[in-house]
Amino acid sequence: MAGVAGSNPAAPKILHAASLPRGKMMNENKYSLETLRHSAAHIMAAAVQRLYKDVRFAIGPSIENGFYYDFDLEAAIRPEDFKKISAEMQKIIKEKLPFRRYSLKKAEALKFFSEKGQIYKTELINEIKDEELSLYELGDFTDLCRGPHIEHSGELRNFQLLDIAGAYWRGSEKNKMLQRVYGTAFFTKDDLMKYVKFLEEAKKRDHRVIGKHLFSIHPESGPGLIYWHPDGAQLLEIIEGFWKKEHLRNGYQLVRTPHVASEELYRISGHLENYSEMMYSSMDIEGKPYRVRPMNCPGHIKIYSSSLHSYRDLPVRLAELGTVYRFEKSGVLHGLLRVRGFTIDDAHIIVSEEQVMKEIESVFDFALKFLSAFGFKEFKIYISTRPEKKYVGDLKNWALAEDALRKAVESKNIDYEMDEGGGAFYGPKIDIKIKDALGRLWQCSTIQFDFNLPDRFSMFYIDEKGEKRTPFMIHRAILGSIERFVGMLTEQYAANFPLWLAPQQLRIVTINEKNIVAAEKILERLLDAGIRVSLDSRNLSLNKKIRNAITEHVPYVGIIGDKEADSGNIALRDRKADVGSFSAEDLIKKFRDGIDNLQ
RNA sequence: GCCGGCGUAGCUCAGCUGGUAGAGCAGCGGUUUUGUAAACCGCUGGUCGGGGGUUCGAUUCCUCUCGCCGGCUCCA
Repeated sequence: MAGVAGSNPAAPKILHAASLPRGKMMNENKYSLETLRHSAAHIMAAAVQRLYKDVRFAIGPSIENGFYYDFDLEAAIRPEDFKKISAEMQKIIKEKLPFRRYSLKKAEALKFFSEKGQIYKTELINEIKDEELSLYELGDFTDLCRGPHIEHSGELRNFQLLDIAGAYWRGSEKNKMLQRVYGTAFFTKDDLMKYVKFLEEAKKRDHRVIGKHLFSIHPESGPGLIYWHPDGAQLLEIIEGFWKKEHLRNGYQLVRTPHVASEELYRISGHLENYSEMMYSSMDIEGKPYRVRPMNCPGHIKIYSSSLHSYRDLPVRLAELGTVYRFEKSGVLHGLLRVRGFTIDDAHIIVSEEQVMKEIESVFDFALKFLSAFGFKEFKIYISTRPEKKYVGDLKNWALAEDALRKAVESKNIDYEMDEGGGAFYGPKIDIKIKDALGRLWQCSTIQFDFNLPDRFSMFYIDEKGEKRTPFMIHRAILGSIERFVGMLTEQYAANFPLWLAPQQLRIVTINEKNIVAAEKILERLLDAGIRVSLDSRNLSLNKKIRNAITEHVPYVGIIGDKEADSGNIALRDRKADVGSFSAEDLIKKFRDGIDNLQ
């Protein structure tokens, strides 16, 4: 449907919406929501078959929040066509067509679909091992399908088509691009409306719309490159200041490393070999090739290796808000969430084998505490283990590292999922996803072992016996990319940041000209106290100035009229209403408490 | 990169089947001096993303290109 937005930001993905009926939930009948949605996909396919000529059907599963079906057809389906397709679906629903199951021999099924020219179905059948397989018939639409389904089409009541998109057959960009139509279905009208509302709410919070005052992107300077405006830069300043303070308090040392380096460095690190498709091409500096950095690790390693380290020095924790540049295909760029230049809140921890377990636990702990300071309380954890084939490092180390990751997570009593074989070639990792105010999951933190770089850079420390030993290295980022994190925060709070994060905390407004002098005095006082405050003494109505402050997402407005000019107090209101009158001291204290509570 | 859609003032948007553009907000100038979310009047502002083409004439049609949006693939 044209009016209802296409749901989710491209990346990170919204994995599910909270408080919506999902998964295994049964209705009063015998069906799961998946069954309902999967049946809805069949009904949609049947409608498409009626409306379009020469449709080839690919697959049509139920997904997290609905269903889709992939079609291969000449004519392009456009959002305007949803009305037509929905109407045809309604007809099918009215017809109460039964879903009939047929069991066929593989050869028969092959014959059936190849006669219809359904090449995708025959491809699928050829890969099925069983000799018997099932087809489901719905009117004149018959599909290869394991089932189960609802009894008849009349049981689908509440559905909506949402989006149309291109999708590669079997998800590979080498294959043909098909047309995917997304929709959703629920048991009750109420649930459907709730979901549509959720999509609308998510759209309203889109950081690209609501965060226009924070940043911009300029085509003539290049897509995926962020310009931070005063409010945005102020927000970064606050986040980064908090980040630095907390890192220093937790045993990290801050470092800074160059944004470009000779190719030699990336040859040693293996980036040229393994990561070059993400790197910008080389630039010539006095005949030598240089590269803009895609990662910060080599720089941190150079710092580690420029002095000798005793086992007593470990762990060494080097941290940097390191801006990196990576080539991302134009089609994947998305506001602040997916960009070409971004800042990783990066750290590399060099530890001995004996320290690994404890260190992982404390990093994990630190990450959770850090994120919860920003108002995120719910997390989902993924542990990714060694890939089957492509990996470096010995099995003993992998086992040790994987064990450390698992124990760290288990010690926190948080649910986690294993992603077997999902680790990087250089080591296993923990990813932390956070759940936002709308129940969406976002990937930020990652804690990764690296069995590759210590070796490549011949890193070592001197052990108790005076012998050189290769340390373990852990990469970790808590916020991930600061750009992405700000994007998420903006959506989490709908740009109404809590006091400690608000780029502007207070707007003082005057009622008439006579109050300006008093207001300026108070302004100076509050500025001295470190409050992020500004004064609006323009010749506008009080209401207008309040409205401006609120629409600019300033959390508090301090009003100075004749009464306040006399008493020296400030009449304070938040985004909703009057919250009382305060002396400058009280107000400063209140604001400081607001800040300190969170830190 | 791929499929589809979109691109009109700083912002949000109108502009029917081709006859060189309009509104609200913002900005500027006045009037007004205001008590908790938009005072009033006036004015300025656009080579209709860019190039090429069709046409007597294109914001409107065709084409190329750039960018954006929704997905796919990929990822912090």
